[in-house]
Formats: sequence, structure tokens, C-alpha cells
Amino acid sequence: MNSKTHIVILGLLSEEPLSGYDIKKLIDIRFRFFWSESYGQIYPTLKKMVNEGLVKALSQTKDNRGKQRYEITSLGRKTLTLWQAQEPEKESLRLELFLKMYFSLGSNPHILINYIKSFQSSHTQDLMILNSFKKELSSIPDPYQNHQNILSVIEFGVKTNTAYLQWCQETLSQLEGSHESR
Amino acid sequence: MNSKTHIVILGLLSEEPLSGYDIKKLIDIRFRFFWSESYGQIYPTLKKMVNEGLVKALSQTKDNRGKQRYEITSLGRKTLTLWQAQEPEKESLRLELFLKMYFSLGSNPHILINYIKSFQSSHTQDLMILNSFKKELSSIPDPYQNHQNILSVIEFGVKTNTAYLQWCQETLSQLEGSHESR
DNA sequence: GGGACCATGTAAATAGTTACATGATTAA
DNA sequence: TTAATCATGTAACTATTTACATGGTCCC
Repeated sequence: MNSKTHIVILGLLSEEPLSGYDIKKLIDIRFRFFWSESYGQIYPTLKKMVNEGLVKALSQTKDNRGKQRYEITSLGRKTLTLWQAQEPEKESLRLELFLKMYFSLGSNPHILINYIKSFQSSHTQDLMILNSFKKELSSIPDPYQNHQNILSVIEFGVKTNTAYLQWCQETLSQLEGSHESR
Repeated sequence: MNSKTHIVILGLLSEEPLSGYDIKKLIDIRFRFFWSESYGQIYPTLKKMVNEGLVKALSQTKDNRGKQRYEITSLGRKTLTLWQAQEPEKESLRLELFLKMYFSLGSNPHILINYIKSFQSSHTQDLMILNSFKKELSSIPDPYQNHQNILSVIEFGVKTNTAYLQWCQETLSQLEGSHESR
């Protein structure tokens, strides 16, 4: 009954009321380097959570158009606290690129090079997003005194993405070097 | 009809016939830092793949006990080649630790420290496994000339795990430093 | 004889993606 | 006016985990 989707939603709502759409956007930006959710998960989960008493739908105001916002209940906060005390589950990663690379028996190295290049540009962008989030964070007040923890999370993203890009550079120059053909 | 589980299995079988159990072990060791599968995926998938003509069950010999091994068919190889030519899907990661960290409003920092320590020891182990796989690889022949690619994959694991451990050290000393209480 | 690990599997529940549908609003 | 983005949702499918069950073998 507490799927991880429940938890991310509760966590985000613990700071301020949000709509399903807002929640998706926040996950895509702030958590992009270690988490993801789809609309198909978020909207049905929000409805379930209303029934379970974890969140409450706010009444609509004129200024927020069709937007349905939700706020966390005290039961929701309790649930979040209980989750905090439990050992995190073993992380799960799925990077298909490395499957392609591992199994690329004699396939054209140019194909692989292109895959790596798009991996590279996608993580270059991640790094940019992380840096702007970092800057944004330092310009706003820290009422919950959680900025230090958030900065640590960002720092994790910076370090891993930097490692990714380092690997891309090395691997690309190796593949391209070993393949200066014609 | 080609789930990623199909693909990992085909990839592994493209080098040699294996049983479901073998496949699981190989994924757990070689791919642990970027992929995972459970028995509940592997066994039913193998059966499906027999029906689809992608793999063939080998007859049992006396020396391999109850072990049912499978070999890849030519259709299986064709499928693998087709997959190679398709752009890899966006990777998916789920690291619950960072959710805990991001949402740890005023919860006991010792809890967080423990989570990070177990993350640290798990990735210290990953790094050891990677290094021994690397050593093993250099001591065996390279009939398919794919060792360079495999080494690149290993190098990715080394780099990311090293980044993880670097982050653990920094974050732990920060958390412990800011918390020399009593 | 017992514990660790080899070995295969199934059922039930849960999780998650994808494609589709709909309509409003904003900015060029 | 038209494209982008805001905003919510559902249905069908696919994927995945987990718990359970069973029995063999190897080594101490």
C-alpha cells in the first residue's frame, strides 16, 4: 500500500499543495537523474491517495484554471515519517546502452558511436539542469533547513553525470581513434 | 514482443548455451551496475522464447544434473541484430536513497548516515566485483573480439561507482562533521 | 544430518508504460 | 490561426516482484 509513487507524491506535497501536472514536472526536473514517474502512474495514484486519506483535494480557485491541487493530510505526513525510518531498497538501474555495447558483436562501430553521442548530449543537458537548480536553490530562503540535504542530492547528480561525460569522451576517442578508416 | 528481458537472454546465449539459473547469475555479476532481472522474469520468458523460436532447449546430459540449457536459434540471432540497430531507450534509474535524503525534513541525521554507509559498502563491493571481472577478462582469449567493448562497459561501472564512493565520503564527513553533538 | 547453494518453476499482486482522448490557454 | 504547452484522465497492455513450493547436490 505504499508504493514508491505514493511516497514521491507525499514528499513533494509535504512542502506545498500541487496538482498532478506540477508533480510530474517537478519529478522530471529535480529528480530526473535518479527517479521518474509517468502521468499514467501519478493521476490514478492521487485518486487512490484521496480514498486512503493521505491527501485532500483542494477546492478550485478562479486563478488556477482547470488545475486540481492536492494537499497532504496528517496521515500523509505520518506515512512519510514511517517510510523515512525504513532502510531504502536496493536501487534499480536499467541502461540499455550498455547492453548494446556489451552485445555488439561485430556490428558497425558508427552505430555505437551515435548512441554514445546521444547519451552524452542528454547528460550534458542533465548537468546544465542540475547547475541551474543549484543556483536557484541558493537564491531562495531555506525555511525547512533542508537545503543542505538537497544540495547533497544535487551533488550526487553532478558527480555521476560528470563521470558519465568523462566516460563518453574517453570511449568516443577510443572508438573513433581505432576507426579512422578509408 | 521483444521485451528487454528477451534481449538480455538472447545476448547472453549468443556466446554459449546457458540455463535460466546461469543467466540469472551472469546478470547479477556482470551487469549488476546497470541491469537486473528476477527468476520470475527469466524462467517464464525462456518458455515464451522457445514458442517464438528464438531459443531451443538442449537435451539433458548426465553431467549437468537437473540443469536445462538453451541455445540461441538463427531467428534469435536475427532478432538480436535488429535490436542492435535501434536507438537505446532512455535509461531508467530509481535510487530510493536520494528520495529519503531529499525528503528528510528534520529527521534524525544518524538514520541518513546509516543509509549512506550501507550504500557505500554495497558499491565498494561492486567495485571489487568489477575489478575482478576485468582481471578475469584479460586472462582469457578474445575469440569474438568484443573484449574492448566489454572493457568499456566495465570502465563505465568503475567510473560511476568511484563517483558514488567519492560522494559518500564527502557527504558522510559533512553530515558527521555538522553533527559532533553532546 | 544439516546448511548452503544448485535449480526450476508458478500464482498473485503490483507497478508501469503507452496510446488515446479531450479541451483550455498562451504566445508567435 | 496555429503550434506549444497546460491539464487531466482512462484502457489495455506489458513488465516485474514477491512469496511460495519443491527437490537435488555438495561438503563439513
